[in-house]
Parts: sequence; C-alpha cells; structure tokens
Amino acid sequence: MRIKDESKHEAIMQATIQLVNEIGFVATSISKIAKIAEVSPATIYVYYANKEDLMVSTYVDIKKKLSQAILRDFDESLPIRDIFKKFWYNSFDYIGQFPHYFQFTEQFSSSPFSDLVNKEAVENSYAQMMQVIQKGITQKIIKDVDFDILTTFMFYPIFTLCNKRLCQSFSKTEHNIEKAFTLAWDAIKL
Amino acid sequence: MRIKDESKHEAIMQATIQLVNEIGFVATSISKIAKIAEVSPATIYVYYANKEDLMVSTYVDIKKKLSQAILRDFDESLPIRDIFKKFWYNSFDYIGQFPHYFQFTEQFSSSPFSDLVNKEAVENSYAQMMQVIQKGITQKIIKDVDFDILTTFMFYPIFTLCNKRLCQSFSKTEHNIEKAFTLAWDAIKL
Amino acid sequence: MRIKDESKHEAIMQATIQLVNEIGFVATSISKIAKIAEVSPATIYVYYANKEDLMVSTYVDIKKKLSQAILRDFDESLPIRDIFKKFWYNSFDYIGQFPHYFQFTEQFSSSPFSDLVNKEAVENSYAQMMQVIQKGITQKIIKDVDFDILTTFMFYPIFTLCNKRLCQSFSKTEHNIEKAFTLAWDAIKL
Amino acid sequence: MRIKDESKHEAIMQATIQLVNEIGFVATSISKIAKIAEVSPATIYVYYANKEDLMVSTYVDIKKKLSQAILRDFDESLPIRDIFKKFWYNSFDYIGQFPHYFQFTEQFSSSPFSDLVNKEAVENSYAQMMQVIQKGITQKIIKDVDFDILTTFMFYPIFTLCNKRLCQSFSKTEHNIEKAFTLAWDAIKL
DNA sequence: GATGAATGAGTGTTCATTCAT
DNA sequence: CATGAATGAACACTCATTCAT
Repeated sequence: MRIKDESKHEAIMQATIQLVNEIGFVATSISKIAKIAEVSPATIYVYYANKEDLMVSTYVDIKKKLSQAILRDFDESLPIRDIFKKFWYNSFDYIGQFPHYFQFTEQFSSSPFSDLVNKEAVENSYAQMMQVIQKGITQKIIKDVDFDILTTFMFYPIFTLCNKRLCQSFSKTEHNIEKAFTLAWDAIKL
Repeated sequence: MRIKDESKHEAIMQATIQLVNEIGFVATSISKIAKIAEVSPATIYVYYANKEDLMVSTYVDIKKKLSQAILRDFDESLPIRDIFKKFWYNSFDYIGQFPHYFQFTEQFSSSPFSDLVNKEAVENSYAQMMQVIQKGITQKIIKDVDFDILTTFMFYPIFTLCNKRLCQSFSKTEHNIEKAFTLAWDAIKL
Repeated sequence: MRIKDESKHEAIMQATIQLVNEIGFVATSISKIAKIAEVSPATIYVYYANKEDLMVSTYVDIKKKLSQAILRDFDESLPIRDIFKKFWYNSFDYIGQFPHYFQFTEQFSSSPFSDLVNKEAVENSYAQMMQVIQKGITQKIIKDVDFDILTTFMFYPIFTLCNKRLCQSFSKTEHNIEKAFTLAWDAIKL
Repeated sequence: MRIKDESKHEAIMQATIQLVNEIGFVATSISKIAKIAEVSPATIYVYYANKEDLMVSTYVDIKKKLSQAILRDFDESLPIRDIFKKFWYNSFDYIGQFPHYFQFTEQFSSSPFSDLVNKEAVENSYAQMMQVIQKGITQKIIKDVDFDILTTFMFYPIFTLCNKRLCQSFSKTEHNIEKAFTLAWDAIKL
C-alpha cells in the first residue's frame, strides 16, 4: 500500500489557514482548499472526516502551539506581576511571529464551528495562569472580582490590540506593549 | 413611482437580524430571509443592491441606534470619570435591553462584510467620547498613551463581558458592572 | 412575475419516467433528468422539494391514472366473475397502452422510496374491488382464505405476466389473456 | 502465488448480503462492504472484477443454493400433484429458514444488474420441474397453456407471499401454506 | 413596486476504481 | 495476496441573482 503522504496533510492545513485568512470562514470551501493544496477534494476526506473536522482539528492544533509558546519559561516562583508580564510578552511575541495562526483563531472563535471544540482540552493550557491569579487574589495583590472580569482586562486586550481590524494605529513596539501592560496591571491590581 | 413599503423594509431587516442570530452568518441566505419576512426573494433586491448591501446596511442601522442610546444624557460639563461611567452604564443598559441587536453586530464584526463598512460614518458617533478622552489626557487625568490602547481597555471590555461565548459566568448585575467599571477606570486613569 | 411553465413540469415528469425505465432507479439522477428535460437541475427543485418528492409524486400520479383506468365501467350489479373479468381486461388494456407507466411503477415498488408512499391513498382505489371479493366470500363463490392469498392469485399475476423480465414468451393476445384469467378464476373460486 | 483467503471471500459475500438487506442496493457501496467484511476496498477487487461482478456472483451463488434446497427429495415417480406440493413446501421452508438470502434475490431481481445474469445457468435448475409440468400437460392433468402463464401461478405466488412488502397479513403457518397451495393447484390443474 | 420562476455556479460529500507498496 | 492512499467524476442540493410579468 501507498504510504500516507505527510506533505499532503500539511499542505491541506496550510491552505486552510491561508484561505480562512484571505477570504474568511464563510467563503472557504473544500474545493478551494483542494485547489490551493494541489490535491483532489476527495483527498481531504482521507485526512478529515468532514469540513467541521478539518476546521476544528486545524484550530486545536494551532491552539496547542499557541499555549505552549505563551507558557514558555513559566516560573511559578517569580512575583505575580512578573509572571503576568512574561505571559503578556510571550503572547505578543508569538502572535507577532505567526500572525496568520492568530488570525485564523480569531476568525474561528466567532464561527459556528467554535461551539464544537472541546473547551476543556484547550482551556487546560490556561489552568496554570488561573492558579497564579487565584494566588494573587488570596495574597490581596489582585482585585477579588469575578474571573470573567479579570480575564477580560488581562487576556482579551492582547487579542484586541493584535487585531488589525480593531486596532489600526497600534504598532507592536516595545514601548507600546509596555504601556499596554501597565494598563492591564493597573486594572487588575488591588 | 409607488412608495416603497416601509413595513416590508422593516420586516426584511428584522428577519435578517433574527436569522443571523439563530443560525449564523454562513447559513443566513436571501431565500430564508425572504421566507421569514414573508416577501419574495426578488423583493429584497428592490430595497438592497445585493446581499452585501443588505448586511452592511442592517449593521450600520443598528450601530446608529446603539450610539444614540449610548450617548443618551451626555453632559460635557460633568467630571470626566462621571461622563465615562454614564457611557459605561448606558452601554450595558442598551445591550441588556436589545441583546439581539448586539449579537448581530458581534457576528457581523468578524464576518468578511465587516471590511466594507464606512468606518468613519460609524465611528463618528464616538467622536464626542474621543474629545472627552483627549481632554482627560490634557488635564493629566487619563494616561497619555496610544488611543487604541485606551479604547481597548475602555470600550471593548463591555463587548467582551456581554458576549455569552466569551464570558459565561459573568452576570450583568449592578454590582458586577460597577466592579468592571472600576477595573476599566483604574486601567486608564493616571 | 413569470408564470409557472406547465410544459417544464410535464417534461420533468416524462424525463423521470423515461430514465427510470431505461437505466433504473439507482442510476437516475437529478442532473440526468434535468439534461433530458432540458432544464437546469435547480429548476426541478422549483417543482419538487427533493428527489424523493419527485419520485413519489410521479409514482402517485401514475397510480391514480392506473386505478381510474382499471375501474373503468365498474358495475357492481354484474355477476362477480364478470366484474373481476372486466377488471382483468381493463388492467391488460391499460398496461398494454402505457407500458412505460407500468414499468415505472414496477421499478418504483421495489425501490427504497416505496416505503414513503401514503399506502392508504393509493390502495383506496382498490377498496371497491375488495368489497366485491368480500361479497364473493359471503356468497360462497370465492374461497374463504386470507386476503393476501387471494390478491396474490388475482392481482399480482397481471403484473407478473406484463413484466417483460419475468415473462418473455407470453404475448398479450386475447387468447392468452382469456386463458390467464381462467387460471386466476379457477384459483380463487370455490 | 499465495492462495486466496476463502474466509475473506465469504466475509465479503456475507457483508454484501447483509448490507443490501439493511440499506438497499442503492446505498450499498464497495467501501461500506469492505468496512463490514473487515477488508480493504482494494481487496474486493482481488476477488471480483468490479461491483457488478460482485453483485451478480453473489446472486448466482444464492440462486444455486436455493434451487438445490427446493429440489430436495425430488422424486419423479410420485404423482404430479405431490411433486408440485413437495416443491411448494420446500420453497417455503427454505425461504423461512434463510430470509436474508431470499430478500437479497428480491432486491436484486428488480435492480439493473438483473439483466446481466446468465439466465440459462440459473433456470437450468428448474429444468426438472419443467419436465414434470410438460408431463402433466401431456397426461391432461395440467392445463395446456403458455408456460409463462403456468409459472406465474405456480412459482411466483411463493415469492409474492413471502415478500413482506406485498403481503403484510399473510403468516407462513402450515394452514395458510396449505390453503395457498390449493389455490395454485386449482389454477393450473385441468 | 412586487414577485414567483428560472438558473449557472457552487456547496460538502461519496463513489467505484487504480496505484504504489 | 493484500492494502491504505489517492482521485476524477458524480451525487443531491442551495445559493445569490435576474427575468418576465
């Protein structure tokens, strides 16, 4: 039998990411992906059960890479502010380096497929950060409010600032990132 | 020329909003809108040039209503923090009252149609808020950083917190909204 | 608005019957029907909800014509044998005249769509014949056995004999039909 | 050359019969058969030239088993009515015992593949019965009519009565089979 | 102004079959 | 002999849009 051609698999994923970035989720079709990946539409179904599976798998794959990058050099023993700052910089670094990955996840998050992801599996990556926040609250360093409120001011601003559509003037300079971090920290600190 | 039937126009818009909320942008088609609005698909083309025009017009229409509601009782003479707080509460009020309008704009923002909106027209509504911010910076009440950074911590958190997908535990109680506002203000104030 | 073109509807039905006869149910596809009827595949969906609807509607339509033809000159007052004989001849007449209609129903009966037909609606047409049989049993002219057994020897032989696949030597001459009827009557009579 | 694995061959045939019975001819595909038989789709092509060959071979195979069962204890010396009765009971026995074989042949008979069977090969099995009938005609025990007419009343009723779709009330009790045989014999006897 | 009919282009998906191993 | 990978062609069906009335 023929051996599964891993380069085909990779080509399909890259074509998927590229197309979703270029024309959006709505317009991205199996046949267009196939054309760009230079395979037959039927070949895609050798690797994925259906379109949903293709999209979700690609998303989860990217999310894993992202969470690994973000938690790089994670050191629980540092002061809470420093842990948080490290996380903040890692995020901007990674997104700056792989903007198309980030863009894909942004598009995906607001697509109907989004509901199908096993949230636990993905959010697990953030469990460590959650523990740090909990510690910060206990130690009266961070405000004692609903977790959704805290994440809204700590994590989502990163995505908002990196989103070209939302932030057109913001450039990811050292200075700007530092400033933005200051706002985030001022928001959550007691 | 016969006068265009304004009730039909309204029915089409309402059907559009309803469908986008129920089944998402991808699945919302002209024929489904027509069925719910109880008109012929062809009739929709009497009022809109094409699907894109329908979506964008509906979006702009909602955005106008939203900005009017948000700027209700705007009083330039109040202290900056109070003006900002008024804005904050107006926003939560309006979104709580018309969640389907808000949900539509959220879906729209991440659709490819989003690029087609005349940003200026929409953002004009926020010009007054921008002036207040500018004044705050000048008076050294608000941090002197990029505008994108400020809006990221002042405006977007409202949308994030109201988005059921992103914030599942957050409930729009007086107490929670108050807390969230505190974080926002702490972020931007000097 | 454009008026529904009844000739298109008719063309679709005729193409359906023709194709099912020529290449069978399995191979008959919407696009092939469209090609023969000289319409767009999409046009078929103006007249029918889906393939199933097209097939079932065509079947029911034919079945109605068939039952009307078969019950032509039905006269309850005649002797039972004569009523039955009339029915027998009417059937051979009609099938001889419209063999493609008959062939379609034969193919349809053994297709998976068959289960979807509202049996009652179709079999209602045979209610009158059933009453005659019941009378024949009461008057001790016809054997008192399960109805399925009676119909197996009274009605199905007509279809078997008219089926070219099953009966290759049988030709529908007056003499042969007369003979076949004799067997049927001998089978059911007391 | 390695010896073809007879168990695989058998598994493929059984999977084919099972699937045709469960989901019908239309929906039965090579890949589904392969999945149930636990072989690769490609393996099926080791044993059969193509799908048509698979279906026809399976059919012929079943037909042979059927004709052997039906002619069990065939005794030419018995009275004609007894030979025929024996045949009649053998048939009901066999179909009652292996309903899925019978169901497959029924489905197959009305499929387009049906035309491709070498009729002679199959019908040869019935040659002996044909000779008995011929003898019956010569001895003026059986009506002297077209052979198609005779088989229509002697053989096909068995299939009709066993077909669940056609006969829903008929149950294969000793009493009912006896009754049905009486009708068949009354039909053909002089 | 309003509309149902009509359609070419596209959708996601499955198919029978062949290829390379 | 046996197989998973690979595919062109087809499937049923829906789409946004235009046409004739």
